[in-house]
Amino acid sequence: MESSSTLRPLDESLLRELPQLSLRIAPLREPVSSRTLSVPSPLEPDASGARDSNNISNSNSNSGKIQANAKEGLPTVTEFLNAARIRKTELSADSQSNVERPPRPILPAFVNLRALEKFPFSSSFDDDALQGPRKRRRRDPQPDSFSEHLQLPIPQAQKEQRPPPFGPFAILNGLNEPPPNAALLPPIEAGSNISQLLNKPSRGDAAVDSGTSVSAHAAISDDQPVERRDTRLEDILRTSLNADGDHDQNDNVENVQSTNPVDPDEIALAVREAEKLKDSKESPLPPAADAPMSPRTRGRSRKNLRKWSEEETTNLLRGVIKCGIGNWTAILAQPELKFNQRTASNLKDRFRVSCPWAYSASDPDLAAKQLHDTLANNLLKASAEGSDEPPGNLHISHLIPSNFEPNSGAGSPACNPQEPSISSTAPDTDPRGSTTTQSQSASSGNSTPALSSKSRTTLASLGIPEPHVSRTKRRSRRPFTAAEDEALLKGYAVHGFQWTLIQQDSRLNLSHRKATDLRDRFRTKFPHAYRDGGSVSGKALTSQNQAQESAVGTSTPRPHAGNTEQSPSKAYAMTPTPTPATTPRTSVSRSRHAATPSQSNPAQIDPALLPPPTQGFLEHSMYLPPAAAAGALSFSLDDGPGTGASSAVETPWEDNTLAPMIWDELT
DNA sequence: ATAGGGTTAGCT
DNA sequence: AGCTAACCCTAT
Repeated sequence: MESSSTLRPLDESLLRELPQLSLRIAPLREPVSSRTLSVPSPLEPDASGARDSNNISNSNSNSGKIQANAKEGLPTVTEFLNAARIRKTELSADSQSNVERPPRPILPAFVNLRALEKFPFSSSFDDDALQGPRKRRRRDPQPDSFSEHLQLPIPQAQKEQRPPPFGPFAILNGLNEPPPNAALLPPIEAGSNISQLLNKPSRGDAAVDSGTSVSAHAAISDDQPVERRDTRLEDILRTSLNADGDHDQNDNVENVQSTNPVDPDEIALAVREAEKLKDSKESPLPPAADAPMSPRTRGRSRKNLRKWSEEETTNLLRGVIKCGIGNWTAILAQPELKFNQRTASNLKDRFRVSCPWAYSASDPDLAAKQLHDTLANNLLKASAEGSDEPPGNLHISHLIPSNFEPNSGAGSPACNPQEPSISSTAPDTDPRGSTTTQSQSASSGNSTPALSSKSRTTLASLGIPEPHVSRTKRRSRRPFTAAEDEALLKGYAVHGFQWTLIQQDSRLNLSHRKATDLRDRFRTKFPHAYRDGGSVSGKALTSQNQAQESAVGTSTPRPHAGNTEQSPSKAYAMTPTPTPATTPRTSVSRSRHAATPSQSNPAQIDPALLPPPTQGFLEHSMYLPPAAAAGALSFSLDDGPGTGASSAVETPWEDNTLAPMIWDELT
């Protein structure tokens, strides 16, 4: 194919000119190609042909390829070993400081090689990696200068830049990797809070600087800010690959946003305030663009307090009646309702204070109805009394439904404590969904009188519409449980970012959540992994587990960890250790793997998943191609049930952290 | 179907 | 008032 032909010149030149370099570096960024190029060629006369065939087979037929490997492929084992040794020695030479940890490639083994294979050009991967894991920058119209620097010869390929969905494989890599070079790691200061680093990237980074006490943490060093490290690594890689590294990579690190001294938001804020002075409160609704839609915007340090006026409050109530409780933004958007630079959140908070009975009502619709009726009654009464007071001046205190009894939840229907308890299982059915809402006000013991049609007309004239019948059907919040998180992690391990698959995986029992819910949860819970597409920081889960240990306790998630060497295990190292930090450092885990037949780990991991025999799990989960496992290459990555023979092989592999499955992976 | 990002509930 | 996390919408 074209792609191969295009690449070849480059690769070959590398081989010729920088054989060592290729060995050392190539695996990092182009694990596959490096293998296919550097390894086989020397051994196989018709390397070129073999290579092509490999590529083809990779993308196309599994069986064919496997067999090929079985025969010719055998060399791969030795080749790998050789390559691994070479690399090891070289690397160790490079990174003297890290004797303990074998130098580790960045995108080694556990990277989603399969995915990589699909890409004709490794550059696509690189590019992606450099720019950030996924299409996060979608809206960032920055031209990718990177390709320019590289002068990639592959225009056509460009279109398919999108990396294949990160599979579990890629993801599993992670934390385990010791830095190739100590220099790559950001300095760890004493006391740095690892968990913070892991869980809260943005903050964590900040925390790093202030931290203290490292000591025991050589062990944990691999748990370090993966983000940074990776960036650094990539940085270095890039420089090594192409002399001219662009500097934009740093831009990709979006850690320190909040701490930026010169916060642009400050400016925006200033502008807004200036405008505020101009417009005063009289101004029509601030252009949506004007007001920060999301309170998230940083740099609002000096927010001024704006007391709620009666009018505002009344407007709020009207808005609630019109748009429904909870539709704060909709209320804000009502042209006829003026607010003083309020945000949706402000409305919510105000309403909560003003009409707690309604806000906390189990049935928002009913509450809205009551609110409506009450307001209407007050208005009517007021008008009947000849009060000129415009509706706007009503006191909210008047709006408390007569039947509302703050202290005794009994009386007011609106005050039901959380009644229904949304059966935890009923997923999609919206508890408050279709319920009643219609003739509620009239029915039951509501003292709130139903309004006559006449009254309604009157109300309408007063600007009070019929209550919004149903509040947007927003599902009630259901916090994720530890078990769910665990299942999510497992699902992630197995299916990667394919949330729907996770959701549908019966083994995981997450069907009651929506795929997006799962994704959201993962996104918030494991931001690192989500953003970097990499490992799940064990800590995240750990911390969580700690919170709810009892619940989950036993099954520490560690998906397949064991099976493939360290990487996954580490990646998921979450918890592994009942003994937290204590654990001996990385080497331990490493050694441990080597020592223990891989089996042990997997065993603990999957039980939950295994039940359903689907071989899928192992198969997916790991990298061991059936053929390989069955065949000559018994690396015992995971299954290698302690086969003695394998152990010998295994150790070297582990040390090298080469992914045994590199080639087979592709099955 | 997923990613990205906005909105809202709940808590402090 | 501020924050986090669950929920939602929409572009891709």
